[in-house]
Amino acid sequence: MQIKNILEKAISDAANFMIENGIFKLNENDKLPEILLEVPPKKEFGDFATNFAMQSAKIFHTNPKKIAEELRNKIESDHLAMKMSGKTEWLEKIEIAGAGFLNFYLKPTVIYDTFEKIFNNENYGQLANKNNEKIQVEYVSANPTGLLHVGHGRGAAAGSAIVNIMRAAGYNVEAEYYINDAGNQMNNLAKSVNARYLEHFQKNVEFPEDGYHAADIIDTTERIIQEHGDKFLNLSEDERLKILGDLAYIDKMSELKKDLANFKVNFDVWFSERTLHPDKINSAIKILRDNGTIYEKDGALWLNSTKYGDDKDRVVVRENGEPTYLAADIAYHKNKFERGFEKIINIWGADHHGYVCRVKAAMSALGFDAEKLQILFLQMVALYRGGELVKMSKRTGNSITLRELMEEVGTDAARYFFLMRSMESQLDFDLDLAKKKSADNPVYYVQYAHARICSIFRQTLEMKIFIDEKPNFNLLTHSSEIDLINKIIDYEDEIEKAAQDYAPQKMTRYVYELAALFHAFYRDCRIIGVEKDLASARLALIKVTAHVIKHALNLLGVSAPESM
RNA sequence: GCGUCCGUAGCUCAGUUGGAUAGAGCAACGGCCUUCUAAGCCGUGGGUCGCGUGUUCGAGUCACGCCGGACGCACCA
Repeated sequence: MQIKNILEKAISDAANFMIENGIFKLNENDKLPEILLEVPPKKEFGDFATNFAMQSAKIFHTNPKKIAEELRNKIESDHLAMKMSGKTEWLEKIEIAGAGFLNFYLKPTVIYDTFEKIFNNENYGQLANKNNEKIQVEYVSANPTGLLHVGHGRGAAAGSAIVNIMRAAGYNVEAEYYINDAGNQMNNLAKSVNARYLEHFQKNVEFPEDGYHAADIIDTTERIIQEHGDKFLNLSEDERLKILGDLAYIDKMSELKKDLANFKVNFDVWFSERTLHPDKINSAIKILRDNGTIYEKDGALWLNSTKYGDDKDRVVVRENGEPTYLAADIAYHKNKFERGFEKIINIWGADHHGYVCRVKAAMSALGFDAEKLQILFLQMVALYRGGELVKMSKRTGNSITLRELMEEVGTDAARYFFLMRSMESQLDFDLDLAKKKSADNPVYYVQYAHARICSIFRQTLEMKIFIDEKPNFNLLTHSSEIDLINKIIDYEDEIEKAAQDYAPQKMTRYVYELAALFHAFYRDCRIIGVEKDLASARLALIKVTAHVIKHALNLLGVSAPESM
């Protein structure tokens, strides 16, 4: 933010002055600490604060309060000189507090100037492009063998929100879905559908041991029968398995894409595991065999991952010649690196954490910088209904699917709830609460703020109260107005932080706090019935507020209704 | 047994590279609608930040050790 830049420069100028004039001594190897400006926890501590004096106490060998005093004097005299030379002043005062905090109190005009720029920026919340480095985020990547369940839902919400937030922060992000369409689970899908198919026509069949029991397999089978009837009955078992497997795969993928689209989740690339078999897998294995990372033992091929800190070596190709999942994953990640991403982010369920070491080991062994691969973990979701834990299991078919969740609580509430907590916390999802269309439900609280603003605009439009071309923001002096303005000024920093930490819950929190400040403003400051210039300035303020609420909700994939 | 994550108010959770008197929501209690949506606002009570030791000007935050919970530890994915 612009204000921060002014402050940072003032502080670093002052610090450098101290060093150049020998007031503080800096040893050869010492470096000035980063100047960190934060909005203090309490209003009494000013508009911005820095702990710079405390941080630099060590290298200056001086106590923090003394440093703080010197800095304050220098910054104030610099500011005075600036003022005398006719430049606009920005500093009200600096106070030293606590163990050596510098608390800055700014001239209100600085805030108004900044806010005016925001008001005139239709794209506020979209930061400038960082550079052209491509970043990939891969998430969900559920097997196309059943419906998405709530755990996938959390991953889908988190991944899509992270992608949205990173794009808003100016990163060049590509969202990818890895389709596990090879291997055992696809055979099991074929066998399961085959069994249901024969069952449908009253053939006596035993349901496969590793089959998928869930009801959606029957749905898939019924759709296939509706289109193709009984014409596969007379095929040989192998032929029937093949064709039913293919048809089921197509059906499952289309169901999956439908659910994700309904959940406001979109991918740029759908990457099929099949494209890795067998050539890309074989060539990756060959490289690793040639450089000694893969060796043969007991008729199988093993990755020497213990060399990279793993508990044990891992099988890459089974005794029977079939590659393991890891083999495909090595080829897949090799492919990712070859596509030139500067950063590769995977979002995995926490139950896969044991997998990181071996994949990174393989990437290092292939000569890639494994640091570029970053794996984010998503802890488990526990559903509660009526205070009771709802167990979920894809195998038995007793799971709650994402589809059911969307139907039960709505997309907005589902996404918002998934994004309220940090990813590494286990999530207790209270279905009853999410379903409530009441104030207990935080998603409505935020949406209501937006709807309220829209309602005001509907009425002011009718009453011909408009926003002036150049509203006089100096009129916004009420503390509720100042608080709201400050929060809005903070927005792009919040996006930056949320993007850097891959932390959508920061955005959720921000938009909630923004809504709370708007509701307080609504209580204190009327628009209809006040003097014209003030009404105009306030309308401008809530226009920007609505823009930011909508923008932030958008990043979360939650709608911003105009009336509720 | 080993590994990853978590442990903060009665409940669900925030807590910004270590910083000021640890914060929200829900639940409880008490107020506020003839004025832009009360799906809102204001107030009150509520804490051994799991326990212990260490690192330092300063620890909810970092390190180590315990205790408790979730998840993982396949030639499954």
